[in-house]
Amino acid sequence: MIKESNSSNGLTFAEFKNHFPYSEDALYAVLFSRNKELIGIRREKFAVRNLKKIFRATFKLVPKIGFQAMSLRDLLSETGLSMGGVYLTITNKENIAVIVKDAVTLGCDDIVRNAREETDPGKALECLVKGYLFASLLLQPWFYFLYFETRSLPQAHQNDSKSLERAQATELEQLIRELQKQTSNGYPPEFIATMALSMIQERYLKPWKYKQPAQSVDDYADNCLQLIHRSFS
Amino acid sequence: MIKESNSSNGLTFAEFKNHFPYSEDALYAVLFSRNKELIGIRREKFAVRNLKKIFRATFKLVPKIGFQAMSLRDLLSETGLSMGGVYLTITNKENIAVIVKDAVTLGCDDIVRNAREETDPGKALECLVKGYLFASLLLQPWFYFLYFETRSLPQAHQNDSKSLERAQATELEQLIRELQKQTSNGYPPEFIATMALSMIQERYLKPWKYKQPAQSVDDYADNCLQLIHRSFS
DNA sequence: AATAAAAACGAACGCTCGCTCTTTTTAAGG
DNA sequence: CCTTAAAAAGAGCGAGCGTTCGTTTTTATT
Repeated sequence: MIKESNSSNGLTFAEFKNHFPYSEDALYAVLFSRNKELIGIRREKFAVRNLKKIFRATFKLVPKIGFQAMSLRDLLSETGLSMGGVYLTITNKENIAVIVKDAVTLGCDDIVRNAREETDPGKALECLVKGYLFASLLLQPWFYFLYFETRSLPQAHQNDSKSLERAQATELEQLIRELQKQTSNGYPPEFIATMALSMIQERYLKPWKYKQPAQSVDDYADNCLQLIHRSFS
Repeated sequence: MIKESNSSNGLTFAEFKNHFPYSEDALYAVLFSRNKELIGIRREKFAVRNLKKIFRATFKLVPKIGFQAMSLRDLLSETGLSMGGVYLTITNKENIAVIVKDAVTLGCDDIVRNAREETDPGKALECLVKGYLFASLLLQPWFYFLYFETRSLPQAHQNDSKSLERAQATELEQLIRELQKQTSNGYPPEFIATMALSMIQERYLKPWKYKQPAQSVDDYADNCLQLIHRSFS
């Protein structure tokens, strides 16, 4: 099998992780300042501590039973907080979902911003695919939650969530179209963009398949990129 | 772009649809006889009529608000049935989800059985990919529901649901491995199988993207198969 | 037309839900 | 150490949930 130009090497997951700006506490601090109007607590220190407890508990319970089926009393016993503490933090139950949407939005915007700084379209594509793949793994519970619980959001936020995915697809499609022009031509660009996106989502939607060492994320990323590049010829 | 061996032509969606054994009423009749112990009504005629109302309503409401958030009173006003009528039909709410799982199981088993009758692995692969793609579109609300609402099932049925997906992946993987042996070698077979599966799921999970004429299912199927075959060299 | 079985009805039940609100505890600045 | 504002506590509330069950209506058979 002949190695194609852009495959292998380049940015690794380990490197990406080192430069990733949203460690757990840092993320909660940012979410606190971005969502002050949804959060009753005024001092960052307490807000971060409670948010951490609430979202950890949510991400433990929701994949098993779903967000609607998770009661606030489930959340209390999982977090150790009281009703008053939880309500002071998040104001109401659906704000949990709203804040998750905000976190994912934050992550996605960063990825696109980075990719747009690359002028070479091949590099930009790599940056976008790896950025989305790696970031969605580092923020796996958040991406997973938003995908499965979009229907639990108020309508306006549901629309935001759908736009978010469309924006990613469009971004990919444009780069692929540009790269395709340079060669003969291959598959419809939207088909390849769709493939790339669903391969990325596969990874954060079915975490149990990738828990074991199995295939590393870096190999996975390389295979995806190779598949894309090969589709051009 | 050079046309590959197994691309284009072969079984079309229209042909598949004509031979598909589960028209709406036929499907409910089969589900009735497969799930007699979950269903309180004894005469097929009434069972089919009520099941049809209940599942149509479910598939209208659930994609918007989720299964847990759909109350039985929502279901009553959407179906026009009474509380007694609904409970006589399905015994309890979670049986709606259990019967959906059974319907999807039925569909998947058929596909695998058909594909296994093909001796040529190339033909078998085509049969499996198209069978799964086309069947999951004809039964779209059922497949969609099971994917998003597996967490609403009792544990034993959740396990069934997960096995179902694994079985499809394994079936694909075996064929791909066999076909790969005949050429040099390419990507890991499980990677290609995963790609095929997620491209199929993409179609029934995001129906709004494919409502418009846009790209026909047949072209989509051909592109998928071509991508697979090209990965061998 | 009479009868018995099946299906449909819908008010009522007990329970759990998300949320509020009064009270108590904690934290931080002077 | 006192003060005061922020945070935490948790009993209690009304609404709405899934489910039950005594009754009525429909269906099929004689």
